Amino acid sequence: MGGVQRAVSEWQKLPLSLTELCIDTTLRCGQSFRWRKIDDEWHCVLQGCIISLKQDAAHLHYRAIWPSHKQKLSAAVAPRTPLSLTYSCPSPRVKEEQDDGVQVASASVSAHDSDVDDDDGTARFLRSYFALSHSLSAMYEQWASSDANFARRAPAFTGIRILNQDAWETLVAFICSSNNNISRISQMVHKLCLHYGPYIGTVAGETFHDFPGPEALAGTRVEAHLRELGFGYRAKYIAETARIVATERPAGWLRQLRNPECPALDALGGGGVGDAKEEKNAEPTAPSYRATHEALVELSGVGPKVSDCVCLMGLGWGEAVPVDTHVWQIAQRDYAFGKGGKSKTFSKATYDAVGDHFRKIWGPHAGWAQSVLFTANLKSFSQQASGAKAEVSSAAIKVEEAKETTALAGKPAARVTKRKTVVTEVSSAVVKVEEITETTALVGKPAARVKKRKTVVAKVALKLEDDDIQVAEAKISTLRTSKRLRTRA
DNA sequence: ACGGGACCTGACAA
DNA sequence: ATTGTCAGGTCCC
Repeated sequence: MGGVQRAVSEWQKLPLSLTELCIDTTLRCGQSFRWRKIDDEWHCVLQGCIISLKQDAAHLHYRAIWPSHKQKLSAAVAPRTPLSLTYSCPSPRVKEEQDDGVQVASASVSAHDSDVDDDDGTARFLRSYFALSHSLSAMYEQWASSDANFARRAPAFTGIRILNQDAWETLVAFICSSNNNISRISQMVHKLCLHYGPYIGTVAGETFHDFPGPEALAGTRVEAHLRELGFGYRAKYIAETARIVATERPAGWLRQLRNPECPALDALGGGGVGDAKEEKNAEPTAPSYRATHEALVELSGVGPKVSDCVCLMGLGWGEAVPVDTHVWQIAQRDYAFGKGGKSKTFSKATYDAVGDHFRKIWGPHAGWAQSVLFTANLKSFSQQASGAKAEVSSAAIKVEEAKETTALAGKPAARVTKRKTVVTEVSSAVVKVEEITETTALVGKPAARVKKRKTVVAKVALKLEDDDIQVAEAKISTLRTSKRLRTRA
């Protein structure tokens, strides 16, 4: 540790249960589109640092990797105007090779790291990013107690939190999300970082860039370039919104739209990084969810749904309920929406009605609860639902067996029954349960015994219906009944 | 105000 | 293989 300054911190850990936070779900359920999982570790650039995470049952393990010129990077949002369409990695940078295959962009000017040991800063940042001050299990209980449907769906999807993300990044990411799928949204957000964001470092051979600021995306050629990159009609929205935010709104405009009860993301460097240059503009309107929602809708490509996503995940308004196709489906299927003659089709009035309903039954963090049901409804997570339910189902079968065995045990030991259950997954929706029973009967004289072996195979098909597992078939067939075997001692 | 299309693209199922 | 549908919607008429 002598000569070369390292910008990679050691792994640290934060005590945290999986019911309070499950990163495997939270980082994949369509809130952030930027986290990448490599060999059981999650990585993402936040505030100019590469944050790495892994989790076990008791702890969230984390480490931060930052370039020594991080201060400069986080302050320099502006000077990124791509002149070349194929601009990607700024090459003329010194890279420091680390032991574990980690490279970090390093400005040759300062070979001096400020805060390698400052991991409290990272911990504070993570508590803020994951909004850990709220007890998630307590909130789940509250939502479940006031809503039977939530109580039914949520047990298979614990640990889903709303991330406290950067507002600008959230805004752009969800402009990309319109009429789109998570896979492609992630690709698009990645392209934005790659082509317009500053290079931060390399982990396991993969390069990591930060998310570009509004100024970087406000150029006149951005729209055409983004179209070439496959953004489709969203290219115009992004360029327009970037221009508006960069030039037609006061500095710190987005920050002023935050929920005051949910403080802004803590600075990673332990303070001093954020430029406290705004805040002087007198904003007479008291910040509120409604006002924030209206202000965002003014932007290009931002309708009510995208606005609510930014309110919820980027600005700390927990009551914001983004109503998308999934939530609309849920509202119709589980909350009797669209049944009455009025709101059969989906209108703005319907949108507001759905949100109001969920705010009414779930309370001030309705958006958090929405995220749980949304995730449970995602196709990419349906296997998790069926898998969990199959487990529950097979557990129930085993309980039945145990009861039977207990009943037998009470009798004088005329026979001994041994049972075994084999559960095999046929598909994501169908599970085969084989029950093998061996009965050994003891008859006659002590010396002689009759052994009767019977094998019963029970096939239980579990069908996925409305995302709900039901036992569609419980057929018991005797495959083989062996003859009596007479043995002698 | 309300209803209906168009809109880029790519993955995935018939 | 081609075609159709769907994906965390928004804009415009």
